[in-house]
Amino acid sequence: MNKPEILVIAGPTAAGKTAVSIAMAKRYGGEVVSCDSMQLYKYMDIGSAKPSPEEMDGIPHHMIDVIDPREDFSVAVYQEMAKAAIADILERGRLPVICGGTGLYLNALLYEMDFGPSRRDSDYRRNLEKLAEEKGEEALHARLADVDPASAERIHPHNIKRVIRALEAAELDGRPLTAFENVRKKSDAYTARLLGVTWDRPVLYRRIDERVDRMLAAGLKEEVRGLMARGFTSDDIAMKGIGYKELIDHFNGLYPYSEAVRLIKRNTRHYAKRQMTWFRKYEDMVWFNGSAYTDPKNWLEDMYAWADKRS
RNA sequence: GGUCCCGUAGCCAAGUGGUAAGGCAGAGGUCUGCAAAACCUUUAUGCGCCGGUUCAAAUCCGGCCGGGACCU
Repeated sequence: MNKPEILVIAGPTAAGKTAVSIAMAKRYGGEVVSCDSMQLYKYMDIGSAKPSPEEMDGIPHHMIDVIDPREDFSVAVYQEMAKAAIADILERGRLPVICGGTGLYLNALLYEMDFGPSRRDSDYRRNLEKLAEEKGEEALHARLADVDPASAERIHPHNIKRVIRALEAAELDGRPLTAFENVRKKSDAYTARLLGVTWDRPVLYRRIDERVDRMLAAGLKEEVRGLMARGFTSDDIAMKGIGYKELIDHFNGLYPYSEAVRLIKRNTRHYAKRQMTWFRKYEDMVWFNGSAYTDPKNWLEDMYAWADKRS
């Protein structure tokens, strides 16, 4: 039996994934499933570059505005919800168009990744954080070397977050991360076709600068002020998003507005670079570089031509 | 015209005789539960130019060029 197909639109931030995904959904009778760790959050519209209702143009979107910025979230939850959305779309005979830049979340859809049952363990983590603070990260790392030497080998001692997660997996879940090494089995549920959207680096960086300016003109400051008024602070995970953390720091008097803007642009460039590193690993991804086209229409036409094949 | 100060990587910058710290930016990378997060690697055969002193010069001396301050 043939596995159903899904279409994945990936690429660095500000490359134009949103427009492409909506165009694809329109052409092939699809619905968009966002794969973006920030668009999940309610109230964070401008800074997370959520598509507006006008942009969506009637195309149903999933995995946007699904949680409160203060709710606990993780890849595991994303995987469960997004898979359910995909199954639902397929059941209705439509094409799931996965659109997003969050690599880990995308992996959770593309590969058979078993996260096991969900748990609440904030005390455990807090204790380990305290251990790292009091006895040093080396002590924490040494503890990992005891229970899961292979993971200790792979994870740098400075990377406390990862060390803690590995400890948690080994000590609490009883499933050391090492067990998942080299597990790269593609999803049983569907076949994914990967379309990469990108630009030459200097062009991408210019697009990023321009988009940040557009976000600010569109009222990002007011959006952040509104979130602060709702009681969100830089301690909330969702407020660590680019554009949010910098403006919060600015409003708290840490630096002038111009510096906040500079940092937002720079951090977005860094982010785009990391995304490229991640997506380059997808060997089946077919890239469409916008810099190679003088007319954006031809860019989209080429993507259609590619998508038309065996669709 | 005179006196003084400065000139080290794309940017900031340490280094006053023993063979070029560090930060930022840039580039590359890691990745199964906060991932727009967290973390790692990497970047000057050369210190404005020319000459001199010395076993050894970014460091000392002379000249020149460039920038700045003050004086006339």
